[in-house]
Amino acid sequence: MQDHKLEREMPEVGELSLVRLVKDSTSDEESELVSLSLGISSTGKHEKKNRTEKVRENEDLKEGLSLGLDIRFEPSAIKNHSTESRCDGEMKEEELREIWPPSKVLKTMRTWDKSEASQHAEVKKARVCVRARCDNLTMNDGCQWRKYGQKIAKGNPCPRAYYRCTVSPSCPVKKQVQRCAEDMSILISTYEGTHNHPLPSSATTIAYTTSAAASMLQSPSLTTQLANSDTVPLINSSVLYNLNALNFTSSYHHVSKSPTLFFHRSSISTSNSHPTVTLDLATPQTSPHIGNFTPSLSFIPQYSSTNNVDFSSSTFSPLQSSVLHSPCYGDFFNYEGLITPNRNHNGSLMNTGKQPFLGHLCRSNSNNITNHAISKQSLPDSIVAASKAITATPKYQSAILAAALTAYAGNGVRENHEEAQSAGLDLNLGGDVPYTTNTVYPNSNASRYKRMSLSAPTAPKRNSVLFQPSHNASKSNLFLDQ
DNA sequence: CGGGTTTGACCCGCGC
DNA sequence: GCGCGGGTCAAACCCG
Repeated sequence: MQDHKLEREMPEVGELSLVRLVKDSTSDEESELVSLSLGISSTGKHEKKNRTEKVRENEDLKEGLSLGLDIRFEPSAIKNHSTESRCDGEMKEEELREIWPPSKVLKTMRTWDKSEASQHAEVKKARVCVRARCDNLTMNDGCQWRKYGQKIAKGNPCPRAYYRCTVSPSCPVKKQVQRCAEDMSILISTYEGTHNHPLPSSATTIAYTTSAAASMLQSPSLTTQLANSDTVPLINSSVLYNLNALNFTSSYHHVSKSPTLFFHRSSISTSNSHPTVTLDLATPQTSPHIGNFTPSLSFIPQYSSTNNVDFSSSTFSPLQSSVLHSPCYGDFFNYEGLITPNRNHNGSLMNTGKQPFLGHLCRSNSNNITNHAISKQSLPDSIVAASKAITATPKYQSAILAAALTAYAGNGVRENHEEAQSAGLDLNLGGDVPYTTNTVYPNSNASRYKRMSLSAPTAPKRNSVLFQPSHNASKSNLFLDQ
C-alpha cells in the first residue's frame, strides 16, 4: 500500500472536464435526494473541531497513513504536499496550515470563479448524499462505522444518526443517516470526508463514488458552469458505475440488478457551507429514457436560492476519467462494477502512468455516440452496436461504452460477451476483486477500535466488468481532450 | 470487562 | 445580542 501511495498523484484540477448540457426546462417535480459525500478537505472555525481534526490529521501524518486522498481546491497544495510531503510523515504544522489555512475557509462555493478556485483552498468538506430505498437501519456500504451521536433535525421526525468511520482510528470520514420524512422507506446517507486508509472491497464502491463526486465539485469548470444558467455539468459517470454496484440491501437490492439503474434526480448543492452532490437512487425505475439508454441522472445546481436550474431530463453523458485515476482509490483497487485498468498477464496493473485510464469525452460528440449507437435499440443490441461504433472511432474506444457496459453488467453483458470481445472489449464477469481486506493497521493502538464489527453484512460478490481497450488503442487515445 | 450505543449537554455558526 | 439548529462530546448505559 505504501508503494502505491507513493506512486499516486493528485489529478490536476483541470483534468476533470465536464459535459455541458442544454438546460431542459421540462424537469420533473422535486423529489427526494440521496447523498454520498466527498473528500474535500478544509478547515472549519469550530475550535473544538479544529482541535479534534488537527489531532487526527497530525496522527495521519505521523502514521504515514495519508494516501493523499483528500481532494483540495488548490492545485499547488496538491502538487506540493499531497503526495511527497504528506508521505514523508514529517510535515510540520506550518505546512499543514499551508494546506488548510483556517482563514481561507469558503463559506459557500457561490463566489467562486476560475481564478479563485485555482488560488484558494476555500471550501468546506464536500458531501455526497445518497437517497435509496432501504429497509435496514443503515445502508450497507461495506465500511465500519461507529455511532457517535443522534439528533432530531428540524423538519424531520426521524432522528439523524451520526457515524464515524472506524476502519482506521484516524479516518476523518463521517456519515449521517436519516430516514426521509416523506417516505420512511427511503434512507438518506450523507458521506463526508475521504478515507485515509485502504478500504475493504465491499466499501470501495461508495468511497469511490464519493471521490467521483468530490472530483466534480473540485472542478473549476464545474463552478464556472454552475454560474451559467444555460449549461450544466453532468456527473462523472463513474458515479453511475459505483452506485450501480452499491451493496444496497433488502428492498433496494433489485436496483443493483437492474440494467437501467439510473438516478432519477440528483443535484449539486452549494447553497450551504458544504457543497453537496445528491444522488437519488430512490426512483430509478421510472425513467422515460430507459429505452434509449438515457439515464435520468442529473444535477440541479443550487448555486443560490435564486439560481436553481433543473436538469432532470438531461441526456446521459459519457464518463470522465479523473476519478478512475483518483489518488484516493486509484488504480490499485478494482472496484466492483467499475472499469478497471489494463492488466498484464500477471494481473498487475498496466496503467500506472499519470494519464487517466479513461478519457474525457467531448461534449457534442459524446452525445452523438450515445444517441447514434445506442438509442432506439434494445439494451443488449445497444451494447454491441455501441461497441462497434466506438471501436470504429478510436477516440471513444476506452471511454463511452464502459459506462454502458458497466451499468449493464448485471444483465445483458453476459449474453453479449462475444460480440463485445469482437468489438475490442474484454468483459470479465468473474467479480475480479484483487484487493483484499487483510490489511493491518500498525497504528491501531486505539483499543477501542480493535473489536469493531461491521455495521453491515459483507457484500455479496457481484459481477464486475474488466474493460480493456482494443489492442491498438494507445494510452494517448484514452485521454480525450477537446 | 471491553466496546458500542444512547442521550442530554454543550459549542458554534447563522439568521433575525 | 439572542435564539435556533446542526454537530459533537462524553458519561451512563447496554450488551456479548
